[in-house]
Amino acid sequence: MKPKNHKKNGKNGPFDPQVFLDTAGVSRKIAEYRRNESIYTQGDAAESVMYVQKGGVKLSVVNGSGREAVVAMFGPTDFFGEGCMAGQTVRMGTAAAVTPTTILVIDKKELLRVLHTEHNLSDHFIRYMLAHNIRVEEDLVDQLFNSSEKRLARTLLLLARYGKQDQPVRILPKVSQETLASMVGTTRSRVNFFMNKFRKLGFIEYNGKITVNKSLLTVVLHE
Amino acid sequence: MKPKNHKKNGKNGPFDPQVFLDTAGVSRKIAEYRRNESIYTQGDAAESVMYVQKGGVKLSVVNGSGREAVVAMFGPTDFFGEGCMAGQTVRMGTAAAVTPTTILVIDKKELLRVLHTEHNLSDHFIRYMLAHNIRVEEDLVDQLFNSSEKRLARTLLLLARYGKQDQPVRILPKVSQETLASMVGTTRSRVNFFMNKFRKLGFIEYNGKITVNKSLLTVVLHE
DNA sequence: AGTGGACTGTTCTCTTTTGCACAGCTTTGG
DNA sequence: CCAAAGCTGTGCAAAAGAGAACAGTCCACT
Repeated sequence: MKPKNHKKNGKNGPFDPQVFLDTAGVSRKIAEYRRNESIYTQGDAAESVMYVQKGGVKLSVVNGSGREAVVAMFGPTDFFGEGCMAGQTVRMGTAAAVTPTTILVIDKKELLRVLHTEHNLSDHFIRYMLAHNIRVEEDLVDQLFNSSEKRLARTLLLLARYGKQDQPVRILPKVSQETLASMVGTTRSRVNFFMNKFRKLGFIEYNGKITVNKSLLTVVLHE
Repeated sequence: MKPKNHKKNGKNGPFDPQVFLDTAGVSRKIAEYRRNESIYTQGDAAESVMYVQKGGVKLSVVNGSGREAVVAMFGPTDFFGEGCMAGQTVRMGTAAAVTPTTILVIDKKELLRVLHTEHNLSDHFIRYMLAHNIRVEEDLVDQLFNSSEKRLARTLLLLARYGKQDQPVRILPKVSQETLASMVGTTRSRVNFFMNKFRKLGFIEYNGKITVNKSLLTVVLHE
């Protein structure tokens, strides 16, 4: 019983896990979330893998002292919560929608089973994991090397990419300085300090929305 | 032409990619490295994936200013250098043997091909990637939350695990304070400061070798 | 329109971290 | 056996960052 959705999942088209899982008969369900709504919470039992269809998701972790760090952001075609497939029985962080979001929820055991039998899906999943891995390693290297000023610059550039491509300027969703601080791994007063510095230098503008001048801000990364 | 090495690669035994790749007819070669010998260098063309059979490998990255950070350590059964499978054309870091090491070098294209056709191998590889991912994310969270003192404590504990299991004390390979600094993401003077502090408190001992009192040092992690 | 809540701009103090410098100890290689 | 190179133990001044506090602004909701 081969999947017949060649249009979507053929060699040259975009691969769509949903279409695929449909035809492979995998139990999955679709969930909708409003802005700021929680998808799962740190400590919950972990039995499913999430696939983002629409919207955006913020994955954060809190430590013993209640401090929060944003570990990753996810957008359409991203998987997350896949730690459960490697034996994690509880969620290591909290996932929340940052915009109205549609999630495909896939049972962990079923996904493992299908990954074993279906080549196209496992190829796709491996590609995703490899790419995700590279991204997390870049974040780690960034933390190891750079000052909070550079990390903030990099974070802003990554968020800007969320919007569109590489025109000189870009707008990005409403993100508070508090949130930026927990993405960068510093305090809000630092973020505020650098945001104003960047603004004075014309690297960014902001009133309610933030506008990033990519080419100018990139300079910060290279000293 | 199914692989027949059930003993090694069956459901219950340990999965050995080498045995597997042999039977799957994948071009791979075995390379030996002496202590400190370079396996590949940041900027090299990236066309193969490494599998550690024996020994230990240190993966480090240098930034524009020549500062070095150790991003990961690998031991037997670990893969590394797999970034090339996700489109990285050059090595993003430098890999070097920390002890005499035996590496299975697998051509990237061939591995991709075999991952597509061979379920057991792709299952194994996915498991490895998931686990590795978790580890890197933990490192990132550690960097985001913790002071260099805690990070050093954690690094020492991870290195100690390298030796054996969870007896109160453990020895680990010769690692200079300089190297520790680049693993923790701080300076040697900081490392020196904390090492002496830990020693005074009896958390560790050292003359030439370092001995870690796991249970005591663990306390540092929880304040 | 008025109130409470969330976010920003700003300032100040206290800690941590860096970056250097230099002296003593070991190890390594001739 | 000696010299050079590499580590370690210090100490210290300067920079970066944390943390807390408080007033002002903007919004949403009643």
